[in-house]
Amino acid sequence: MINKNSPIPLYYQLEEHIKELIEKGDLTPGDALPAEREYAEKYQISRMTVRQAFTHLVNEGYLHRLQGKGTFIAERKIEQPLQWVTSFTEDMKARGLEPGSQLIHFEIIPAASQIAEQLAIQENEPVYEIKRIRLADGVPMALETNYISANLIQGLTEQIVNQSLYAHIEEQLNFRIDRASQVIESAISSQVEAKYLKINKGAPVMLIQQNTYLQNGTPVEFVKSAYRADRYKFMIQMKR
Amino acid sequence: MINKNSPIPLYYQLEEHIKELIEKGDLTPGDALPAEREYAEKYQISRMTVRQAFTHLVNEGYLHRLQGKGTFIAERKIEQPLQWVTSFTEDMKARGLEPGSQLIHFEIIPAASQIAEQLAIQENEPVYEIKRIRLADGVPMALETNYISANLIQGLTEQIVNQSLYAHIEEQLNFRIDRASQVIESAISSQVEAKYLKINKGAPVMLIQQNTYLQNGTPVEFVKSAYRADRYKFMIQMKR
DNA sequence: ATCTAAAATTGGTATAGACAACTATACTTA
DNA sequence: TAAGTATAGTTGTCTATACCAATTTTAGAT
Repeated sequence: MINKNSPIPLYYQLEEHIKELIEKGDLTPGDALPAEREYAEKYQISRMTVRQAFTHLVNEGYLHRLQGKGTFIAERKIEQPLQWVTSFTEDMKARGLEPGSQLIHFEIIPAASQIAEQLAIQENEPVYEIKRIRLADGVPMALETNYISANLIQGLTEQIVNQSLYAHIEEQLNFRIDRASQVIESAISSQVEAKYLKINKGAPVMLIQQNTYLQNGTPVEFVKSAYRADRYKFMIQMKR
Repeated sequence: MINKNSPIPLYYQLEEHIKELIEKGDLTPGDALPAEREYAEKYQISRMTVRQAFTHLVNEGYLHRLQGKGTFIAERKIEQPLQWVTSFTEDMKARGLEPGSQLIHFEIIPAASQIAEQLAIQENEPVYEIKRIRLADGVPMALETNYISANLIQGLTEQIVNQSLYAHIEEQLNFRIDRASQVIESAISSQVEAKYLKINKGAPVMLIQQNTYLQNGTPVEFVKSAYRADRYKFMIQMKR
């Protein structure tokens, strides 16, 4: 399992070995790993070397340690989902709700100044404007408007939007979405929002603006959403 | 700079020291740090201990290493990791506003069921209830109520709270705050909130609940805040 | 002045051992 | 029975040392 004559560092060999055990299912979340000293003894390597491997796996989220108790396989479920929740669909699924969508309109318009700025394009360049009611278990949850540069993402259709916009951008166009930023604020619903969300005008809503970027920093999408405050809470986990 | 008699781990002291140098601007992106062996010599600690500090800062994105060349301050790209914005004070400073605080009350009360649940203690166990108006450039920004187990964090005083609660917990009590989760929702201000925030009853507010945990998973603090929607936006960056 | 080889410097890997902090369990004692 | 105590096992911190690998600097030869 561990080859001392290999040029591959021992700590790395051990890392790969443990990852394999996890992926094969020999170790499942919650299981305790053998103690550091046990590994050191078993493979005749130093405990510090074992620790180096463990530490790296902890940083990558595979393991977590409890002083005095042991080292355990991490629950991937709780830590992961909140990291990348830029898609309404995934967000709802993670909450155990059935996501739905109702297209209000889909057209190409000249970019207004605010939109152009967010997408880093010139004013009046063509952009897709896609407005949808987002449903959770069939009930209106949010009113969402996407803006996407028509020059950057070409050939978008209603059908693609109804399936998976992100998958199309990443797989068909071979772009890689890398990061997103969100600005969240609280407000009172407008007439339009109230109508689509089936709430009273003046009821509280949560406004979320999202910018999505490719790996090279190019803005790929700008989204404005209004969520029903009575049905939606935004959740985020931070770790240092 | 490095205190060998302190209960705070040496590597952690060094980490904080280096972070400070970066934040003060003594070290700027691209600068080379003194070599590991130099730090070890200077502070009379082992090189491995210096490496432990460096490694952690590399993982957090503060530094990057190049074998044979040195260790450098990382470029603060847009892709800086999820920021650790659990403190009102730091949040406001990052926004270029002057944070202030006005203590409304500070007392030890028996934990109500909701509070007990969040702090993972028994109902009616003693908890500190600390209610403050948070100011930004002198104007009310939020009404914040902290709940902290009095059995876990002992000897809290008004003075400590007015200075830095987190610093006290970490440095004096040698606890390590490790992660936090926040739940954000939109609502209409209550009578009490309106009064303290100097807004009209019924004006929109953003409610933020925060749980803070130690490294071993123990809940250390539960905070309920009501932010003025007309003055506060919540911002978050995500990267994958 | 230029090239080359050696030395110095830097981070990377690895060892062996010590003690501290924490947890769980078995045992003792009041 | 309940509470305290001893003990063994775990991860956490830290030291001192050694050698390897990549890079830069220096000294020397041409």
